[in-house]
Amino acid sequence: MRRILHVDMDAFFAAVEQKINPALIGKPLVIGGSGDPTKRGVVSTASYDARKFGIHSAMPMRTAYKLCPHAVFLPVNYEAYSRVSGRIKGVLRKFCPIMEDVGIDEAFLDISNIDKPSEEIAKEIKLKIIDETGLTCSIGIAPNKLLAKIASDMQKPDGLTIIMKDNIESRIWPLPVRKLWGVGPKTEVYLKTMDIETIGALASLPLNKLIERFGESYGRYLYEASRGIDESPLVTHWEPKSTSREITFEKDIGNWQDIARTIAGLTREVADDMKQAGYKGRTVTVKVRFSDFKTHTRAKTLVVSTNLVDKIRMAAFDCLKRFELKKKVRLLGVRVGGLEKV
DNA sequence: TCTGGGGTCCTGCCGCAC
DNA sequence: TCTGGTGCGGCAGGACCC
Repeated sequence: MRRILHVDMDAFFAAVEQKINPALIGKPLVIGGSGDPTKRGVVSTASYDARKFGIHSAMPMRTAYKLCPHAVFLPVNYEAYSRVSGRIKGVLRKFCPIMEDVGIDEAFLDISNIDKPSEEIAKEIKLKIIDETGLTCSIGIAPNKLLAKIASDMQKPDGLTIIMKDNIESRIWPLPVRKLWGVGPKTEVYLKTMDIETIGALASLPLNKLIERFGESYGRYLYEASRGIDESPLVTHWEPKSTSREITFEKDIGNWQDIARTIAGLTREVADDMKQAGYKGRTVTVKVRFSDFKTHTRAKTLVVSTNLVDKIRMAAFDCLKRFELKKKVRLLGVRVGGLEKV
């Protein structure tokens, strides 16, 4: 039986900011966008004191401001969080080399071959992370990644939850479907129209019905996930498939010169990122979000991979020309996909 | 009225080659 | 020569993740 451990840092961005500036401890703290709650942007992380006001991640900063005007609002400081993240990952890797990175503040460890009880391992990891960074995390341990991730979320902050195969019916099935990895807001609403609100209710549906409603791939995934089945291995090494840059304007723009200048700037940034990381790519995609929030893309695949800014810019402008720019533009983005190592 | 930025994966559709 | 099935790459959109 595998033993998979999921580590999830508690309100990570907010916790790092509070470590840097202890005067913020105990205050409602909201990290997101430019840090100005009167401007466009969404909440990346809210401290637990801010969550009491109903503030949560992905909420518009302006809404967060209305809910709690006296909260402290800060911009996202990725460099600072990355540094702390690197130290945490160092601690984890030393503990167990079979590690899968999941973003800046999460990781899976395969502790199957560590000859110690799960609880003891988790407690040691927690102590080492506090020792190294002063920050707390929540840990879930289960026979697979899917259940370990659900478990780490069950008691936050500073939690430790162990789920066994025998506990699935009693502890997983009562949870709302939204707790399942891969079930987002759209699927949640759709399942509700089928009278399915819990993971257990989802597990009561036959496979053929799920495939009929959600397609072969996702239908089968839901069938297995609702039963706690997940054989997916830890991904310990991975190569990026695409790289992109995008910007949302403070005020929607309609001027072609501004649009062209922005696309040229984004193209340069993407090309610089690719050169720095040592990649070339083939498919250039331009993304345009209009003032009504409708988002469209146009793509062009080159004959030969490149990371030359001139080639990428030419392709980007070919894509841009294929848009009808009648409405004002809210967001522009440039992506290069089909990446390969130089 | 509001809805970031950086990604992945899936689906449906189209044209093309065999 | 015509027609249809099939597989595949490219493209556009959408859902989801952190």
